[in-house]
Amino acid sequence: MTTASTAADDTPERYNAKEAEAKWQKLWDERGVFRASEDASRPKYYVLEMFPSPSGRIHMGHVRNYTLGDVVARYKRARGFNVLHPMGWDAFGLPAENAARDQGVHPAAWTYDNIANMRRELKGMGLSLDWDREIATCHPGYYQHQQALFLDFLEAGLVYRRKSMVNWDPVDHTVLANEQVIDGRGWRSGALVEKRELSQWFFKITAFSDDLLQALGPLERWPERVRLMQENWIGRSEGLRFDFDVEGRAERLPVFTTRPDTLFGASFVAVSPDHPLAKDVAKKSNAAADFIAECQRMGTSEAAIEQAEKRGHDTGLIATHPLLPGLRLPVYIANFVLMDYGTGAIFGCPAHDARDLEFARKYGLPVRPVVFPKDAGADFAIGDEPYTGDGVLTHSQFLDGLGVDAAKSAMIARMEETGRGERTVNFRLRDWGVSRQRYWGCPIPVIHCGTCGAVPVPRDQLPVVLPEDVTFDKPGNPLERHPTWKHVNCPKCGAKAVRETDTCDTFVDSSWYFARFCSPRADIPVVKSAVDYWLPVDQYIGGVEHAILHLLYSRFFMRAMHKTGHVKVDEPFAGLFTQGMVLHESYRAADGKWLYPEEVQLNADGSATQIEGGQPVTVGRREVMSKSKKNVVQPGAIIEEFGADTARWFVLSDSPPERDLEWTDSGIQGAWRFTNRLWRLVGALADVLPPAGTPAPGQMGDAAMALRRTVHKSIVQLTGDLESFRFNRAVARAYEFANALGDLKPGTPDANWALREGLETIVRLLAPMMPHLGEELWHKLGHSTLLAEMPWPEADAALAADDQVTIAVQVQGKLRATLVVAKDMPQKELEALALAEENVLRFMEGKPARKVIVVPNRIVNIVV
RNA sequence: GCCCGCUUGGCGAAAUGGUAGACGUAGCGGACUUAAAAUCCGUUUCCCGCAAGGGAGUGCCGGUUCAAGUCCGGCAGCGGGCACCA
Repeated sequence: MTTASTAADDTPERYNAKEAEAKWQKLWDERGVFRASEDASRPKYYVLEMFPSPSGRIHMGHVRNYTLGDVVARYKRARGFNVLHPMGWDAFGLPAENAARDQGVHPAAWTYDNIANMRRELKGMGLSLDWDREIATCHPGYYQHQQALFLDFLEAGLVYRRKSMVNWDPVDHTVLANEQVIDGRGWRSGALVEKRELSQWFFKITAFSDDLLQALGPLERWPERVRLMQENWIGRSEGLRFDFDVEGRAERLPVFTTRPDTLFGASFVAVSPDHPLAKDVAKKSNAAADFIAECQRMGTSEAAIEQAEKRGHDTGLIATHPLLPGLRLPVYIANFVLMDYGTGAIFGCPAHDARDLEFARKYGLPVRPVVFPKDAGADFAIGDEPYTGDGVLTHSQFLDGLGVDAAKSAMIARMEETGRGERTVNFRLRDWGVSRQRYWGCPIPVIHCGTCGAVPVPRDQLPVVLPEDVTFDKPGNPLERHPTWKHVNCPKCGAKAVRETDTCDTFVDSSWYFARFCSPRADIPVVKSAVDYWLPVDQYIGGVEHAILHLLYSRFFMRAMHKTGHVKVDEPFAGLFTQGMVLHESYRAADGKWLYPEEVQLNADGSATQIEGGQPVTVGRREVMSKSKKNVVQPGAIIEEFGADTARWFVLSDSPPERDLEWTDSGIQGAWRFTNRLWRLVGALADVLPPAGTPAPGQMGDAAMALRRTVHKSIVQLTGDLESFRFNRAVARAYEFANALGDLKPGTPDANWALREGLETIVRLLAPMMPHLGEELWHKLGHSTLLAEMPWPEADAALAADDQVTIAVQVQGKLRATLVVAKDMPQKELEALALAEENVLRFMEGKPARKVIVVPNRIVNIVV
C-alpha cells in the first residue's frame, strides 16, 4: 500500500482533518446537539444501527454500518424530525470467556476495556449519537430488567422448561450449538459429541407462528429477501393429521402429511428414533435399542445428514390402512423422521416422495403410483425418480380422476367425516431454547427446589447478579462449581434449594435493547410514555446475516412485551436496511503465507510485490475481511491518516449500500482528494465572495445562471438520493456539483454571488456525509451557527427545472441526431425540426415518414 | 434438492421502456516542477475512418414494442438462504 499524501501533512494547501474533527466533535458534545428527548410537537424519527459486540476494535463493517445510519440521522434531523440515535454494546457472550481462559483476564474487565476503546473509536467517527443513552447488556442495570421480563413472560405462559435433545461435549462439559459440531466432534475438544436429553428453558415463539408470518406482509420497508427468508424459516404447511391403528396396541399412532391425496399409495409407516413408540419397542428389543442408540450418535451437521443414507429398523408392528382395512403396513423406526416436526411419525408413499422411495427400494417395499401424469398410460411405473407433479388420481377409490389439489381436499373431508383426522397447519418454526451453560450471560432468575420445583426469584430479589469470583481453569460452567452462589433457600418453602446456573442466550439481550434505549436509566424495563413515543424504530440498519435469528427473536419479543403490557406495538422495526459487506483483496507470498495489505506494493500492471524483499505476491480475489487471510484494513489507522470524513465519504461512494463494497487504496485516496478539493475551493474563494446574506444582484449572466440551475437541481436530486438510500448516487451528484463550481470563473458580482450560493449549498448537502468538513467550511464561509443545527436547504423549483432540453432523434429506433431546444416545445415543432436534420434525411433515404413518435422533452422516433 | 438474488468498459458503477457507460478509479498524453509528489488540462467500450461519420455492443437464445440494460419465455454462470420439515 502506498500512501501519497495524508491528513498529517500539515501544509497550508491541505485540510488538517485531525485538528478540525476533534474541534467540532468537542463542540457538538458540549452543546449536546444530539441529545434526544420526547417532544410531542415534532414528528419523531428513531434511527438505529445494530449495536456492536465489544470485540476490541471497530472494523470496516462497523464504519460502513454506522456511517449509513449517521447519514440518515443527520439528514432527518435537518428535515425537522426529532431524531433518536443511540448506541450501546451487545456485551455478553463467549469471546469474553475465551479471553478469560486464554489470557487470565476477567470477562468483565476484558469487556469494559474493549467498550472503552471502541467507544473512543466510534466517537472519532463523528457520529451524531446521544451518548447519554449508552447501555451495555452485561451491566446489571440492563440485565436486571431482562430478568424481570423473563418473569413476566413466565407468568404469561411464554416461557417454559422441558427436556430436549442437545449436542453434549463430554470433555468440555457443555452444550454445543449445531454449528459447533464438526464431523460429529466438538470443535474445540475434538471429542465425539453425544446427544443428551437436558432440561432447558424455552421461549414460546411458536405461540406467535401465524402472526409472525402474517405480519411480514405489511412490512413494506423491509427487503423482500429478508421477509422471504423469515417466511421460509417459519415454514407454514397445510395438511392432514390422522391416526393409524396399530395391531396389538391400544393407542393409535398419529401422523402428519401434506400429501393426503397419496394415502392409497402408502406402503409403510415410520416413526422417529425419539418417538415414544420407538422407546416402547426398544424396551423389549435389543436390536431396536441398538438402532436408536446408533441414530443418536449420528452427527447433526449438514454434511453428516447429507451423507447419511436412509435407514430403518422393522419393529414387526403392523399398522392398518384406515381406508383399505386389508392393507397391512409395516412400522419402521427410521433415521430420517424428525421427532420435533409434525407428530414424529409418517406414512411412506414411495411413488411420490424421494425419501420414501429411497427407503422403499432399500427395504424392498412396494412402490405403487396413485398420481398419474396427464398423458401416462395404465402401465405407468416409477423408476429411479418419484413423481411429484400434478396429475390424475388412480387406484384411489373415491379420489379417482381428481387432480392433486382436489384430492387433498376430498381426502381431508373424508377423514374429518369419519373422525379419524383433521385439517392441520404445521410450522417448521420451533420454540427458542435459551439455556446456555455459560458464565458470561444474563442469569436466569429461577430457583430449583426439591419440593416446590422451579420457583421464580421474587421481584424484590432482582437482580440476580453474576458472582465476580469465578475461575475458568476447568471446563464447564463456573456458576455450577462456585462454592456459594447457587446455594439459596427456596423463596416458597424456605428449604435448601439451588439457583438455576444456566444463563440466557445472548440473542435474548439483543431482542429488546432498542426498547430500552427509549428510557435507558428507568428502574423498570421500559417507561410507557417513552416507548409509546419512540417505538417502533423507523429505520434499522445492519448486516443481512441477522435476517433470521436476531430479527425474528426481536419480533417475538415485541409481541411478548405487548402481551405483558410493556409496549403497544408488535413490530419493532418499521424500516429495515441490510447493508453489504466490506471486502478486500487478499495477498499471498511465494511461500504461501498471507500478507497484510501494508506489506504489499501494488504495481501499475496489476501485479504485486512484497515490499520487504521485492518477491512477487499472488493477488487473491476480494472477499470478506478476515484476520486469518490478513486482508483487513483497520479503521483506526485510516481515520488517523485521512480523518473520519474521508473514510465516511469513501464507504458511501463506491457501491450501492446494499451491495458488497470493495475497500481499495485508490478509492480512499480519491475520497481524500475530494475532501481537499472542496476545502481548497472554499479557501480560494473566501476573499472574493460577497458576505453571507447579500441579496442577489439584479443582473445574472448566463454562466452564473447555469451554475444556479445546477445548484437547485442538485438539491432536488441529492435529496431524492438520500431519501431512497442511494448514497453512491448522492456522492456522484456531489462530484458533478463540485465540478460545476470549479468551472465558474469568479470575478463579476453575479458569478461571485452564484458561487457563494453554490458553496453554501454543497456544504449543507454534504453535511450528513462529511459532517466535520461541513462545519469547518460553513464556518469559513462566515457563519457562526452550527451546521448540525441548520435546516435542510430548499430548492427553487423554477431554477431546478431545465429551460432547455436535449432531444434524441431516431430513425428506425437508431440515434441519428440530437436537438437542443426550449423545454416543452410543441410536438409539431419538434417533428419539423427533426425532419429537417441532414443526417435524419440521409437515413430516411427519401422515403416518407410512416409514423413519427414524439415524446415531449425526450425523443423523436421516425419510422419509414 | 427447494427458494431467492445477481451478470453493463481494465475496475467500482450510472441509466421513470426513450441519447448505454453519468460519477469515481485506473491508464495514456500534456502543463507546472531541477525532479518527484501534489495540482490542473485533455483523452479512454470495441471495430473501420485523416475527419465528418458509420458498424457492433449491457452473460447466451428467442419474443413483445416505433423503441429493450430495463418487460416476457428459455438457458448458462456466479452468489446467498434453507435443507431428511413428511
